[in-house]
Amino acid sequence: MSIDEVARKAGVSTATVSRVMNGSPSVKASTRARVEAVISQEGYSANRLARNLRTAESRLLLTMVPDFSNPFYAEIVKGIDSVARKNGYHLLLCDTGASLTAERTYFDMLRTRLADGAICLDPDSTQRAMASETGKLQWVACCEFDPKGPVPYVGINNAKAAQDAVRYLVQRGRRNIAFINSDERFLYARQRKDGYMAALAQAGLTPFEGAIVKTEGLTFDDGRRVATRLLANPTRPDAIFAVSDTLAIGAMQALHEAGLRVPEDVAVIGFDNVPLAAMVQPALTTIAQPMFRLGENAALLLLERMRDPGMPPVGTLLDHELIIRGSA
Amino acid sequence: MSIDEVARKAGVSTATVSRVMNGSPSVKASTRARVEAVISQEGYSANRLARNLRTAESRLLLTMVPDFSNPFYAEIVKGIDSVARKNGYHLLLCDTGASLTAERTYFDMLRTRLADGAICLDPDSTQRAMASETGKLQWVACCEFDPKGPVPYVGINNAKAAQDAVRYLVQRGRRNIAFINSDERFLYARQRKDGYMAALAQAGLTPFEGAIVKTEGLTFDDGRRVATRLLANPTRPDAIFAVSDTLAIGAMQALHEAGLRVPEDVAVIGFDNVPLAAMVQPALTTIAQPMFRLGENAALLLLERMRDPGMPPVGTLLDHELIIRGSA
DNA sequence: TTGAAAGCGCTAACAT
DNA sequence: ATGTTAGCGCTTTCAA
Repeated sequence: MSIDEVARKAGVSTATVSRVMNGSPSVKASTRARVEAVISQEGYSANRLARNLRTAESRLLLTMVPDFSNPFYAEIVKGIDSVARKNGYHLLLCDTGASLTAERTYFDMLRTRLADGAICLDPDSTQRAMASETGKLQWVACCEFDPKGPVPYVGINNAKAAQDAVRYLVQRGRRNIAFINSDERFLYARQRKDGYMAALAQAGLTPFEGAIVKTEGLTFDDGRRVATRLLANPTRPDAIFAVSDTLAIGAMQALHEAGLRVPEDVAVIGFDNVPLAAMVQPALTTIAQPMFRLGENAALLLLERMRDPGMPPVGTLLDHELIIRGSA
Repeated sequence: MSIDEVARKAGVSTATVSRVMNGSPSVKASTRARVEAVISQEGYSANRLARNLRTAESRLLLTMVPDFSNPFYAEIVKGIDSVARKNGYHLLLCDTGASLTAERTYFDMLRTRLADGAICLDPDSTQRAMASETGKLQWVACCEFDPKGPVPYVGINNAKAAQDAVRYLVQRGRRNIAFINSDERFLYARQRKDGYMAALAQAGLTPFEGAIVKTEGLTFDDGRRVATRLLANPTRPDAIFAVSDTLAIGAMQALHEAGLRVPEDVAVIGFDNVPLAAMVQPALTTIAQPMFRLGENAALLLLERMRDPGMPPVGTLLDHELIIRGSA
């Protein structure tokens, strides 16, 4: 059933039906009623494929995340979805696995006009590659970004957050503070490392031999594996700061297996404050990121850009918070 | 830049450009080369809004989940996404919050042809309401379904799975087995309750007074709260079976707070086998659902239906598995 | 307040 | 092997 058929049945032109559908004020009440009657009786709803072509917009927002089974990203996506919906948009969700080729493919949705705009949560390193190719397509970065690039962003101050975490550890008397980092393709990994170093330096400390370890992924097993390795070190850490909660909890598991107590023997701090952090024993001390608001702000920022593409690109940093629980 | 412009620059007709873009074999190699040169040089990519209208398909799959920050659903969505992508489709992801009105709104995307098909993970009760309104639109159900309805589905045998869990508890000598259920709008909740009852009956047992409790949600706090209430009972349970891992872990927390040991005093079994289950202390014994494969199968089923709408609706049940860890 | 008609950018049937 | 052309179903000028 098409608009023409509705028009015919209501005895009006397609233009009038269109006006009714789009709430144009210039339709006589009686005409509107007649058209609406036909619409509801026939169960008509406009073909969006046609409308999209005509209006040159899809009202779809592309959202690219490295891994949407990571609860951290899931919560951000919820924030994005929330403002998208309120503004009549829907999400085209893409799991890129942080791969540049995947990202390039997905970006084509912007280029081909299937999406009106995009939000990218992929590593800043892959973003940089995209930024040069995107022309005047509208997109914003979330969590990962290039501070000096032309793409608007919202994130947090990772360096300061990490510094807060490590400073807290120092204040509690810890001296041998290990650092579990992940993939340094991510800006957050590099920045948090900076924060870790800065906090130590500020306390007149240097990382002990082998204090800094890296994982490929962000899983529990990654954390456990790397912490086990850490414990084989001549110097035993009296604290561990990990760049993600899951990693930290994996480390706690390794500690447990080694017969070490948390926090008595080794204090542990994570990052993100995903729900998981409150569920373990002892509950995890961590840096909370405002995940939902990060998503909301990114979506708001994108919508603004789409409305006014001329706007100079802005970068916003949201506040983090140290959540003190049992592990440190 | 449009197809006409490319055609003009390459000195061919739009039809030929279209043929090149779509890999038609009937284009002379030299012509193709010329067209491709212009395409890559101009960075042209076809407007999908126009193509969608013309071909009457969007190659978008609507995916409706009650809550995509629930890792259980997230993993299923990954399965869906995996087969969708392999077949040239992308996901329109909608978080319905299990609400019927939200679902209705999202379903409009099918009706208006923005999506070519849909996969629904919402409660069977809301699905039933939809089934009557959908006409010949293509959609399939995943996890939640109406066994006798006209909608194809893939899921697991929840009753049998629950029965397996409870039978195991009985075999280990537990007699006062409590059951933490969630929202009974969900088929899985009702079916797992049936399985729980069946296992008890089979062992000649009846639930003790107050053995069956319900939660509204599926969170850690819900589980903790309800387990605390459970422990205030005259009869203390010696085992708890919860319909979700998060609920079970919340219950373990309540047990811990009450000074009870898991599994010595109270054994605990969860459901789903989300990553979380392996991260807690003691690790959670649980029923594993093949989440990723559930998603894959649902997507495959949908694609099949879209190809051949005449096919009689089929229902597939995938295998579950009892994963024995430390908690029971 | 309404209608006629152009046209969004593509694909595909048909003609050559 | 290639071109011509109709038309997908809408929205939106323009005219009445």
